[in-house]
Amino acid sequence: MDLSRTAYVILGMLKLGRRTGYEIKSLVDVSTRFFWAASYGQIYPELKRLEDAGLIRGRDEREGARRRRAYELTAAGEKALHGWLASDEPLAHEMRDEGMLKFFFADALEPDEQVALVRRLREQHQRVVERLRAIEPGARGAREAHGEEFPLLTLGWGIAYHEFLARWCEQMEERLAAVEASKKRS
Amino acid sequence: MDLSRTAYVILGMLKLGRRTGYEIKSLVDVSTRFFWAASYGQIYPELKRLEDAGLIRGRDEREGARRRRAYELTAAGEKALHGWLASDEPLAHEMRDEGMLKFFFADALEPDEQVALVRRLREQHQRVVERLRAIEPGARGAREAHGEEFPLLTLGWGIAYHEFLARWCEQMEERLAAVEASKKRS
DNA sequence: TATAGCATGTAATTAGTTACATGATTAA
DNA sequence: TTAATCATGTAACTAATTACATGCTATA
Repeated sequence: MDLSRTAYVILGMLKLGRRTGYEIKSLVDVSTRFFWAASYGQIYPELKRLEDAGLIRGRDEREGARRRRAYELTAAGEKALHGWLASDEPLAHEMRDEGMLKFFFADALEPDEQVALVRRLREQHQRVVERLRAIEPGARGAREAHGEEFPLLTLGWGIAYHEFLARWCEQMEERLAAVEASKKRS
Repeated sequence: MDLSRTAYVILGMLKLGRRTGYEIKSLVDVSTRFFWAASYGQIYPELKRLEDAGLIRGRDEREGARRRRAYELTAAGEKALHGWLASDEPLAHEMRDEGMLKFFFADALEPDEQVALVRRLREQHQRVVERLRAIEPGARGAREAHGEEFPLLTLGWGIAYHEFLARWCEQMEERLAAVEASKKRS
């Protein structure tokens, strides 16, 4: 059976102990979101499909009058998750980076506009670094509480990743500023 | 008027002197593909829309019996391209990285499977580096011929980017291998 | 008492890929 | 002569986002 990647996100989040669609979405938004996003429009229909396929089991839990449907992995779901994690199919890696797209075409810009573009790109990456650092204490706490190592390692990767890109921008800014200055002199 | 990013890819490629849908697709596949892909299914309909909107101008050129439609930017198209390049709207940055998604959930894997996952991720990034290095001479030649600096700078970015990710994987491999070894000892 | 958060869900839309159909030209 | 390349295009499909609708509960 072939599942969508988003199905595996759900399976994985249930393995980490999240139960409702809402909780899954909340956790996605502070974790996998940065390399695999998911919206309610995917999560709720997918939960239904996974239950029909017998990979998860849902139960209505009523807290007073508020309905909520809590899910857990079945043995089959656990197996499907592990099968995907361990499979050696090529790993999808796509990105859509508008900043680099503009940079590619930046010969059509004036020198000062080129510098401004790279500066904005750098600032964006720096803002992501800040957001990720803000998540860090919570992630560290979750590790202490449940013993999972990899979510925190992944967060470290995210911080290093955006710091690397910000640093690249910084160097490019200096380089372009030097070119701009030498052109003005001549 | 709001255009799709893919529309700007086309405008930008025409600015670089590409003329037919086929040529645009060929260039995309060795350049922006790594941070902004585009398929025939997008390119040909978009060429039609851009022509209807007056941003590009197409002319049928017959080489013998082979039909081909060559496009060039109009003044309005040039302006639209520059407007997008210089605008300070937030820059879209999305990615879908299955390797890191698996890594995030890798607590569910055995130590040897964890190492294998990161090794495969590293190998994939290294293969991309090789492919990009293979493109380099052509890109260097294009710069000499037409004077564009930024496509080559972007290629440098791509190489540095995948090298960084490969290096991160390498370090993680060592770390995980050390953990695995210490667990076996105990 | 009002706002933020918890909770579920769908309809409409947008973006993009894949696969296919067609046919000419060039180089091995 | 055959395979690769040049060239155009569309139909079907898949993935995913956005916006909306609904209603409960806890907190300031």
